Amino acid sequence: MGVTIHQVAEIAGVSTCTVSLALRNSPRVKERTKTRIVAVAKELNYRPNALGRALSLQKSSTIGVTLPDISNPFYSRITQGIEEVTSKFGYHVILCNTKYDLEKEANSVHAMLGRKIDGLIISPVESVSYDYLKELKREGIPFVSLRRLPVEEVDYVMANDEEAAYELTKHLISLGYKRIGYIGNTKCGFTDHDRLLGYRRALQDQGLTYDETRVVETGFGMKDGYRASMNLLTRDSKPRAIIAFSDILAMGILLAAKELGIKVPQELAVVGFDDIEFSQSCLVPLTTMALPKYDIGARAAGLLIRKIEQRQQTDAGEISLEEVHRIVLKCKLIIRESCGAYLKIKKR
Amino acid sequence: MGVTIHQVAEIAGVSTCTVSLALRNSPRVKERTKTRIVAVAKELNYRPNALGRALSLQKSSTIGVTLPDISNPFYSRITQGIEEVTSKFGYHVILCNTKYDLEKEANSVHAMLGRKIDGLIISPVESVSYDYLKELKREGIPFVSLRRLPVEEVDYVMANDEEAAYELTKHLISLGYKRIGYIGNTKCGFTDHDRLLGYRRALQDQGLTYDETRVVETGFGMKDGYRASMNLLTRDSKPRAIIAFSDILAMGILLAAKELGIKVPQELAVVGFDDIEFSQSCLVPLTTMALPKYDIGARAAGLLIRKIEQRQQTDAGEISLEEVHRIVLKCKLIIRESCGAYLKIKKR
DNA sequence: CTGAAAGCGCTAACAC
DNA sequence: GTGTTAGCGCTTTCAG
Repeated sequence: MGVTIHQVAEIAGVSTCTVSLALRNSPRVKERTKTRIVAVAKELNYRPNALGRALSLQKSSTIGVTLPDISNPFYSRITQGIEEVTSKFGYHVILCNTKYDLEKEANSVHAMLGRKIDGLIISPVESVSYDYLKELKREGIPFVSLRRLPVEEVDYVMANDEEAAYELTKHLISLGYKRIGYIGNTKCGFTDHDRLLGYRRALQDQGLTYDETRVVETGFGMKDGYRASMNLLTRDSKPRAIIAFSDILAMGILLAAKELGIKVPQELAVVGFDDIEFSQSCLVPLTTMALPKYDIGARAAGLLIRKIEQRQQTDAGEISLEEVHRIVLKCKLIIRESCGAYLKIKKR
Repeated sequence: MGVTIHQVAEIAGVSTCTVSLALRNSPRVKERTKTRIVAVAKELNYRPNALGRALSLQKSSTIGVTLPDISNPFYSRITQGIEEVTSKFGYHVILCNTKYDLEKEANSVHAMLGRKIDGLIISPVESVSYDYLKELKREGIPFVSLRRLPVEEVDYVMANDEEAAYELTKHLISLGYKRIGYIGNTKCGFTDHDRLLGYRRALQDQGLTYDETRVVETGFGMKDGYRASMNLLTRDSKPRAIIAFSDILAMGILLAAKELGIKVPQELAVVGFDDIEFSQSCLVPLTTMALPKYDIGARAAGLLIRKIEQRQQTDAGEISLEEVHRIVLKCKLIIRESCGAYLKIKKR
């Protein structure tokens, strides 16, 4: 159907080999024939078949990216970081949504492997085994996780979740809140776990007791935040402040509070993580721990590409003593209205 | 590196051909050898190389999707619709972000063609020529646009923008507003154009004069909405209501109004298009014209796949008299707080 | 019911 | 400088 290298070769009166070289601007072919070939190729509207190329080269110049949900602005921002650097290095990206579903995740990974991706960036859903990741390791496919994992020797790029949660909690405590709840997202494995740890450590460091009845684990959507906070806010001893695992969950809390006639931040402080764009323009602009989303993506992509290309060097068969790369990035507290900090300042 | 069909064949003691057939469960191969082959394949963890397959079959089972910005929840919802149906029919999706940039768009399309996508779904950015779309037509690549275009015989799936804008405007007029502004997005070609037409027609039908100084064209981001409305709202005769091309622009308006101390909806009504998830939880929950985002994606994908597969039938060389498909879907008005409808009701 | 051989489009040794 | 040849992994006639 399409025009192939053969037709270009024939019309230009050379061999396919020469065309191939000429179009990649090899010094091995004379300038004059090169320009002729380029002209013919353009004339015919020739577009090299990436499939054939990949098959021959044993390299697709494609990396796979597997995320829970690209429609979540948090992940789409990460994706931007990834695309920025992959495209700079001449790689393409195949995206997969797992919808926080373990089976879908495994399927996606397998599908991508079948398409001969050169490497993979993955934000794995909580799982007991992480089997397919072990499989990746065994098969020597370079990959980078966006989460810390209970699997040995996995490279990852992530935020310092424990520390960030610690600071966020401390911020609330410093504003005078004592009954502080936490709404987490079970699907997010260690990320949630680490934040919970930071939250707990901050409470204890500041002489407050950790009360596990004030912790509720839920899903990832706004509705989940709504439901979980409804649970928390309709009790006798309801929290005076709530930390949400994400801004999206926090927005769900805002919705619930509104419905219950609870004023934020006057009667309830709400804070989240992520700092997605909409956090500035939601019902009550959110105080949030901003994650370096773009950088997470960019660094992960950079690391992955480095791994891919160094593997191609070491192709001799010797397995290089692989070092494990762990990149942990800092977060930044963004103070807006929902935590009540501005209220306190006014009062004084 | 990976395990190939040859190794499976060798170990199972058959030819590659038989393996190929067996794994696709052809009746041409005996049950017993079939099970043996399947066992070996599983044992070796064999995964067919999609590249080889595509090359041989002249069909990649991949469709390209080119959108301005996947981090925009509007487009990510469309993407969900697309993925739902493509995966049902065994197609994969390659996504490209054009960032509303014409050159990037053209490049993406070419890159995808090089990867031998079987078809393309595209939401084209405003352009004078739409050259590469004509190219697609010429080369016979099936594609579906998500916008009406000034190019002949292009299949598309879209919302009834003119009608929807008409209704939305009428809604505002029915609430008693007279000075109604419009903030548009130039990048969106006919979509913006059609909505402007509907807006205008509604004004005139209701006996109001169309005042072009109340129309300002801008970009697609929240900041653009902010800036454009700042312009509109700091004039002597500022509008009493504003229609934004999208909810994201509308959120920018809310931000500007807040900064200016203008109360929404008491002093300014704001409405948008799209109904993204965050529209319910933004500063003032938005009244908006909900687009059937998911359906747009799903229908586009369905149409495209039909085109792809019927083209494969007609492969004999005869060009079937192609009919042009134009699918126009209805929108739905979602009334929340930002238009002030509830205020009016309370007053009565 | 199974195998041999050719070919999809491209690249890379190795000749000339 | 350029061409020949083989091969990447898979499918598919066409024979057996």
